[in-house]
Amino acid sequence: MSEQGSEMEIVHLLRKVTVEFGLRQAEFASRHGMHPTDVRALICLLDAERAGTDATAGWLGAQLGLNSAGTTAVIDRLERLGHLTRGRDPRDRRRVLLAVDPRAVELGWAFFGPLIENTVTVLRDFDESETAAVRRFLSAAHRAVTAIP
Amino acid sequence: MSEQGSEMEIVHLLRKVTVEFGLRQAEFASRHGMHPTDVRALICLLDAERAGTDATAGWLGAQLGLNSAGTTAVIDRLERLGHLTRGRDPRDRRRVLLAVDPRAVELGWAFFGPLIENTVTVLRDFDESETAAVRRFLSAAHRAVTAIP
DNA sequence: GATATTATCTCGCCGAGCGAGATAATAGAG
DNA sequence: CTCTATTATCTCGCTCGGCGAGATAATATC
Repeated sequence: MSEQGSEMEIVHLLRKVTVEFGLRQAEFASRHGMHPTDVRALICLLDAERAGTDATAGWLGAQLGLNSAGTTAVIDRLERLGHLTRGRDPRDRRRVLLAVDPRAVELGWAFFGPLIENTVTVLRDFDESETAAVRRFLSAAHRAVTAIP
Repeated sequence: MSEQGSEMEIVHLLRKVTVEFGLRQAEFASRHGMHPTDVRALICLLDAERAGTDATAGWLGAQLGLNSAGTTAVIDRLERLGHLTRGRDPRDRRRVLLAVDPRAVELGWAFFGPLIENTVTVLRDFDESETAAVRRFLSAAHRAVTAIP
């Protein structure tokens, strides 16, 4: 508990960023008639797309920590808003493959783009070792937060 | 949209940390019979304590983006669990001052302590300019995320 | 072909959070 | 010093996200 040194300051800073980012997501959500969970769902789906992974309903539910009923509800909402399309997997026709609509992506960029731009801009002034330090720190934080105790 | 360079990689890394951290909070919450909002409330209250700010009901609601009804509900839940005590402000007796119970703090440390330790440990190997870089990056990210468009 | 397994969906319920309005304390105008 | 406006919090009724349980449909196993 003894707050010693600037290390804790950095941790607090990181935590503040995560909290504030969560609020931004919520703001984006309500501004577009969605709920925070829906936004997190879209983010997961875009990550899957980028990684080339198949995004099924069950997979999405697991990512979001929802049960099947809740997962269906999220997908229903996103489909109703046109941000998403369901499609049966031809290989395994029990599975539902999810595809994000390009317009949903644009919507996200309109909101988060400037925010990302600002963050990226700072990095341009960083030299090699500085960006490496940031990357190293974030990787460590990610590992620390992902580890399952 | 043109994902160029390692800058975007860092942004994605940061986002992953925030998302994963959110899931940890949710896990901590359900493990102690709380909801994510309740945990965020406790975090806000501890931040206020650390900063020496008076934590009133209204202030908390603003931090969490809740309206007054929801704020009252959060405080009720936390009070019922014994994580919190209400007290009237003697200076302005309309205001309700909130105080976090020390045992709630311990509870949080038992869960998040190791996680924080791991993160801090990495920083110990960083030299002056590297920690400065991390701090500068996170400050920028915080500003970017806090700016109200 | 009968059965077990897997992936998703439907139904009924609980409770978090909202809007509207009540209550209580303080601040200001005259 | 009283009457009114303002501020801080709380109460009530409601909506809807998410859960548990169970239904349905497609696939895998024997």
